[in-house]
Amino acid sequence: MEKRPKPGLEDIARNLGVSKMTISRVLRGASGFSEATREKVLQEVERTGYLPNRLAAAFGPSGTSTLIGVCVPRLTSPLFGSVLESLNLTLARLGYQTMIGSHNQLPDEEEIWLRTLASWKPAAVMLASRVHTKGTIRLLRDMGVPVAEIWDLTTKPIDLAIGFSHFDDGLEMARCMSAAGRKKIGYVGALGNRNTSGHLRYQGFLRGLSEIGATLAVEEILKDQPGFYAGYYGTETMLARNNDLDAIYYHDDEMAIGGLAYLTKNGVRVPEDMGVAGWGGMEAASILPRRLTTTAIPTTRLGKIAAEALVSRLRGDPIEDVTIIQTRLVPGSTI
Amino acid sequence: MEKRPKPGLEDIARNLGVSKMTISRVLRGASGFSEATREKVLQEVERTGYLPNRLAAAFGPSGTSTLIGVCVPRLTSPLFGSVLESLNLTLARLGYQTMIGSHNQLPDEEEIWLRTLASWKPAAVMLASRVHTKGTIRLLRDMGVPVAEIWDLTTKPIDLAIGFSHFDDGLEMARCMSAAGRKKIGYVGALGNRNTSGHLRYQGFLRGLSEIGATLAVEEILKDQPGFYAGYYGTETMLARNNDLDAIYYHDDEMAIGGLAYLTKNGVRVPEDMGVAGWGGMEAASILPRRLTTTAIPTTRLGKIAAEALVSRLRGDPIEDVTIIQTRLVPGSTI
DNA sequence: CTCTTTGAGGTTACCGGTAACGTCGTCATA
DNA sequence: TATGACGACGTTACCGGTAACCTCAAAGAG
Repeated sequence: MEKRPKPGLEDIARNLGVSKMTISRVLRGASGFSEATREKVLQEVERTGYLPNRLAAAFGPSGTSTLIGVCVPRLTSPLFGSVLESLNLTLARLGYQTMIGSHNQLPDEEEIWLRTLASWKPAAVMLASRVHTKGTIRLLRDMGVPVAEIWDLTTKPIDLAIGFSHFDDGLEMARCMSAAGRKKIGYVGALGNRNTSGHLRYQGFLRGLSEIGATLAVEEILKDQPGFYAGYYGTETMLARNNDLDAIYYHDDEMAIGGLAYLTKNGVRVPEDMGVAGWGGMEAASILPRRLTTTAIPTTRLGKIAAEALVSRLRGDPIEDVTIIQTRLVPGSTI
Repeated sequence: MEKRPKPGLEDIARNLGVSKMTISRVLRGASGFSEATREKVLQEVERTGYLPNRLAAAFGPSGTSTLIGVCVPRLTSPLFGSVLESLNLTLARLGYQTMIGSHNQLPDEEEIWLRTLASWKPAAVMLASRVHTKGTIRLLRDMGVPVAEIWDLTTKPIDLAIGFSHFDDGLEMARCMSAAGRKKIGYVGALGNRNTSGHLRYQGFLRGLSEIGATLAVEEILKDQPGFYAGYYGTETMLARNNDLDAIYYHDDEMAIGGLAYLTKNGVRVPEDMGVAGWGGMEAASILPRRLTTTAIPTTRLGKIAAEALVSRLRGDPIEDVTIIQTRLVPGSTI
C-alpha cells in the first residue's frame, strides 16, 4: 500500500515495465513507440492520475518550456483584459501557459518585469508597448526567444508584430468628421505616463485634417491618466478657451463619455451643436442616449491571432512577421 | 575569452574561489557567511549581471517556489484588474511572481486552470470564486500549499480568506434606500454563468428590505452577462411589467448606468421620479449628470492585503485566517 | 589546558523531466 | 547469406539551484 501522493514518469514506467523515456515520448507525441505501447501508457496515465511537472520539463533542455510572458500597459482596461483572456484561452489550448505583467506605460517597469520573467526561462515573450528601453532590447536578445509585439504596428518589429495602426484609426476618424461637415474641431487627450498609443491616434487625426486642408482648432492634452474624469474636465477646460467648436475627438471612449456628460449637463446638444467621437468601441458607447461614434477593436480576435502566430513561430512553422488586425469605425450618431 | 551568455551560481563561485552554495546563501539571505564574503559576492553578482534561475530553484526542494497562482472570474473587469495589478505589485516586491487565469464564473474552468497550475508546483494559490468543484478541493489538498480566497467572505474559508460581504453590501443599500423614503423598489440583475457574488448582494438586499417590513416590488434577473446593455434592457423589461416603482437596485454600476441611460431616454427623472443605485464604485459613476449611489470597493487595498496575508502564511508568520476589507456606501445623488 | 560550541564554509545528492546516443531485433534487398 | 536501414525502445548525463550533512578552525567555558 505505497502511497505516493504524486506519481511521476518513473512510477508509471515501473508499473508498466518500460523506461520513463518511453512514457515521456508517448505523452509528448514524439516518435519512437508502438501503438500497443501508447495504449498501455495512456491507460496507466489515466489510472494513476499522473500530473506532468512542467517545471521539470522547462528546467531541462532549452526549448522545452511552455511558459509565455505577456506584458500589457494595464490590467484595468477591458480592452487589454479581453486580449488577455483570449490569449490565455488560445495558448492554453495549444499547450502553453502565460505569466502576465503590466508596465503602466513606463518602459522601465517593462524592463523590470522582463528581467523577472527571464529568470523563469519562458519559451516566448509578448509585449504590448510602443517603446522599449535599451535594456529591454538587450535582454530580449540575450534570452533568444521569439518576441511578439501586439497592439501597435507602427514601431518596426523586433520579431513578430500583430496589431493595427493607431495612426490610421485617427486618420480615418478625421476623414469621417470632415465628411460629416465638421469644421472646427478640438481634441481632448491625456498623456498618462506618455508613450500611449493614443498619441499616435492624435497624430493620425492631425494628418487626416491636414489632408483635407483643415486644421485643429484647439487641443487639450491633460497630464493625468485618461478616464471619465479626464474627459469631463478636459472638455470643460478646452471649451473655456474656445467655445466655437463643432466637434471634439477624444483620446478614447471613456474620455468621450466623460465629455458627453459635461456637454449634456451644460445643455450642449450632441450631435446638433457638437459632434463627439471616441476610440475603443467600449460597450457603454452603444447604450448612450445617442450611440457614440468610435472605433471598435476586435480584441478577442487579436488575442487569438497573436497567440497562434507566436506558437507557429515557436514550432518553426512559416509565418508572416507582421499581421494586421482590421479595426472598424462605428459611425454611431454623435457626429 | 570565454563567452558564457548566462552566468550561473557556478560561474560566480569559480570567479571568487568559493563554492556555489555560499553564493546561494548570500543571495537568499540565509545564514552561514561573513560580511566580507557577502560584499565580495554581491559585487561579483553585480559585475557579471547574474540572473537567478527561478525555474531551477522552484524545481529543487519543495517550498522554494516563488510562483503564486491567481484565478479570477474575468480579466475584463476593471475591479478585478485593479486587484490583480495590486497583487502583482505587492507580490513582486515580496519576491513572488504570479500566474493568472480566469474562470468566467464556471467552477469547472477553475478546476481545469488549477490542474494546469499544479503542474507548475506553485508556492500558493489565490482564488476569487464562491463555488469550487470537488475536484478543485481535492487538488488543493493534494498540492498542500496555502490557499487564499479573496473577494467574498461568505463561504467558509479553505485556508485564508480576504474580502468583504456582498450580502452586507446589499443589506446596507436596502437600508439606505428605505431611509431615503423609497417604498416600491425593483431589482435588476443578471445571472451570467451563475455563482456570481451579485446574487449574494441581492439576497442581502432582500433581507434588508424585510428587516424594515418592506418587500421587493419586482425583480428582473436576466440570464445574460451583466453589463451596460443588460442594465438598459433589463430596466425596459421590468418597467413594462411594473411601472409603479420609485427606486431600482442594480447588480452593479455598469447595469445601473445602462438603466440610467434607459430612464433618461424615456424622460424618467432621477432621483425625483426614480431612485437608482449600483455597486462597484466604478469611475464612470461619478461623472454622470448626477453622481450614482453605489458601493465603493477598495480593490488596491484588497490586493495588497491579500498578498501580504498570503506571504505571511508562506513564511509561517502568525496571521488571521479571515481578513475583512471594509467597503463604503457612496451616497451619490441618485437616491 | 582540555572540551564544547559556534561561525563559516565545502560536499553530496537530488528534484523530474528530456536530448543524445546506444542497443537490439526485424525485414527488405543485393 | 551478408548487409544495412529502420523501428522501438533503454541508458546516461544533464539542466541550476537547494537541503542536509560534513569539516575545520577559532572562541569561550570549565
